Amino acid sequence: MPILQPSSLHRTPKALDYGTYGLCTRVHKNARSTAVRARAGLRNSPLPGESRGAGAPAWRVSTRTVEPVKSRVTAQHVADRAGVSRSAVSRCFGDGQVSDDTRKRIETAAEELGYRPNAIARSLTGRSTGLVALLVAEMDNPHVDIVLKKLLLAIAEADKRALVIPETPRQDVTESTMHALDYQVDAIVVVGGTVSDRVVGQLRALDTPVFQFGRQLAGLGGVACDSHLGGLLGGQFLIRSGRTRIAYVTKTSSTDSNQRRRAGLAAALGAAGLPLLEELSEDNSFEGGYNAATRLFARLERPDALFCFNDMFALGALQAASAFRLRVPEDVAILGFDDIPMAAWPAFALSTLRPNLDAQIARLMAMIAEVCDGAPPRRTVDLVVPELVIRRTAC
Amino acid sequence: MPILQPSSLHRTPKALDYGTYGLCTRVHKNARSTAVRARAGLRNSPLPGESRGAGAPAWRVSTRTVEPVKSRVTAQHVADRAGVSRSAVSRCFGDGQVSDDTRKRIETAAEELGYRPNAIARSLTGRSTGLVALLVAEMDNPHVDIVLKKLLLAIAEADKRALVIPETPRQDVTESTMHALDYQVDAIVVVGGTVSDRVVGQLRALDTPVFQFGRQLAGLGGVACDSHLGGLLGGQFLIRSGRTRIAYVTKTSSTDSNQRRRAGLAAALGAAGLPLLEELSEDNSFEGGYNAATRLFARLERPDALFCFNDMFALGALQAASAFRLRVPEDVAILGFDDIPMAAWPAFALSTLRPNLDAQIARLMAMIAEVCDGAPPRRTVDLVVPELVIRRTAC
DNA sequence: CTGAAAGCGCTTACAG
DNA sequence: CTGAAAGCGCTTACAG
Repeated sequence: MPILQPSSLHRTPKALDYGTYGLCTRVHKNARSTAVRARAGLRNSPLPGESRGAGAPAWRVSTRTVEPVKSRVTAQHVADRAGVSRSAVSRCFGDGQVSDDTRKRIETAAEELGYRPNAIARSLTGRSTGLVALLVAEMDNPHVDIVLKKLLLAIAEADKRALVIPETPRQDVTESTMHALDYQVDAIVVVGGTVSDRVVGQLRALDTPVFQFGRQLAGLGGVACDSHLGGLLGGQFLIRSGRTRIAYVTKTSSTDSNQRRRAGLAAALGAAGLPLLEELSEDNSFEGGYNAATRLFARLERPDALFCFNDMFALGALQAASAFRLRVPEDVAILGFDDIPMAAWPAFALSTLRPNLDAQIARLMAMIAEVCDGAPPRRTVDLVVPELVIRRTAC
Repeated sequence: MPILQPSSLHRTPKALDYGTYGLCTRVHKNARSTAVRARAGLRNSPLPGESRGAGAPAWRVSTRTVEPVKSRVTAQHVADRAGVSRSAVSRCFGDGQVSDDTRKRIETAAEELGYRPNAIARSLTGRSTGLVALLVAEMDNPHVDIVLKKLLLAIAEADKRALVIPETPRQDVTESTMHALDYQVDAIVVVGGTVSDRVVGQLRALDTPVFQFGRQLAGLGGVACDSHLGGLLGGQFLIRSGRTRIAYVTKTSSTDSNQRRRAGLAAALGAAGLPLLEELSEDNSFEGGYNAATRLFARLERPDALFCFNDMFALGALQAASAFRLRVPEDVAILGFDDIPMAAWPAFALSTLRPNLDAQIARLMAMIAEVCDGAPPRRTVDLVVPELVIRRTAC
């Protein structure tokens, strides 16, 4: 056995740990209270890692100075040093009542020892874990990237921790969810629209609150952009700008949001007595948008406006227009959805619908806060109104 | 008190829980062993949520059928139902020795009850938590997005869970790290180059293994793209293609990788006896690249090649070239770094250096697996050779 | 306000 | 192989 180093300590077998470092081994449960320890002469015990109690420090086997161990400082260490009970330390770091004097001594001791309550142990007692699971399904969608990023930030700001569980080729979302539940998360957020209804149904049966982000499944609480309204607003805008042959570039995997956007557009067109042209993007990406737009532009009666399911499609369509030497927006207007950062780049200046993510996330965090406070989880979806962002490609 | 529902159960106060549902209240610790329970007539106890033991089911206060409670099934429930001890159940789900017969009965009982070991409780005993903390500093960098996404996938594939801790405006990385440590994570990965050396120094003092991704700080284990080699390869390539006035578009926040890329380029240019032009991007984005390139193109002696710190800069530079009506690559070659997905888009066809992320992540995951197996954490950085991807903008 | 005790759900020597 | 017991680090009624 080489000389023990702080960094190797925490993986040393338990018994050796105690033996080598001479930490007090408990005789029996709860025998480690202040009174008992005081009787044994352990009051105001030294820093963990230093010798404690009577007898030669067994661990000082070499002349090398062993630095104080940084972690594994428990509430008991702090209690010993402050001359109080473990309960007092717990109350001090929790929301219990502690006298000013006690608090001060505990805080000093904790500071000196570098104590931080073990979140894992803390949550075992039935309190919340402070963990929010993010189930992310569409990892290839840049808009989901942004949503994920913003959610991570919001969760950190809310002083919670995000457990991110992606849908992998090997594991579907159901299995992933079960993994999340193993950690007793306070809430689960399903991000991305591709999770199947069957899976969401299973989720709903759990006793952990589940929320959906970006979809509108009945009976499950969450937030979403009002996709129908977005489709309607976009359609009306294109109609007002004089377009008459409006095509919708739709997605292969027919998600909730896609259907709603299309329905909103169809409503606007129907009201104006205009037909709804349509083209399917076989691939959920820039490439797919490019190909779909290419097919549209090759039609005998070319559309004069493309309303794309999302910005990536729209950027692909923009590229296709350029390949056809079509002027945008003169020959063809192109409208996206999502307002990804790229949409604002001067190279594209894409007109689009902005889902107002910050508002959505604020609502979601409020819902999470509610269930953390003990309220039953919401069963309704808050819809957030999207905003029409007019840039160059449609105006 | 309204009728109890499964979904409200887990937030009901503990005592009420037991009382209302008639679950066995422990008389004293460890008195709940099979033998004791058998004596009390509790062997092969029913599903949790159903009545257990003798006496009228106290919870059946309404005619409404209460469905079996889905969670809060503990090892004890399974043990009772299978007629074995809690230890046996633990061994069955851990890596202990169990006879075939016992295993079968436990698995059946677990299946029927929907039991899953509580990861939180499990990790308290000193085993690993299965949690890997990802400290993400540069949340605005699309390349970091991709790294994060790939890391999430890799961690899930390795059957671990990712605790993502972003650097927020409110919390710096040190504080975030402390939060991560509260959860006893198995390892911490610092993603992104902007974490200050001071902070990384503090991290190193912890007893939780820390790895760096994408930077090369001495003494701290991790993986990174060989930025110096990348700079050298890119420089040599531009020189071979006949460029003589080569400019480096550099970053304001002077990270490790930036300095190394620049040094590699400088080495290549020095060997060829060529000068190193330089321009600073004030903003770490497309916009910044655009502006820096604009200043370069406005110089009296315009550079004939731009080597950009990253692809975003290069895309901005591309846009600037178009604004100056410069032909790419005839008038000016543009070379990026990172090979973000957009670089491959036909609209850009950006030549760039690909960091070989998959190789980096595979190495990192191997390092993490090592420390999970009890090995001391590596203190060296594995460098992965970047690959020159030649598309249209430099060839 | 404070401490002793019991408990959270698990694992792991220990002794058969 | 198996069970009884002790323990992980915390919290929370309970009784002063």
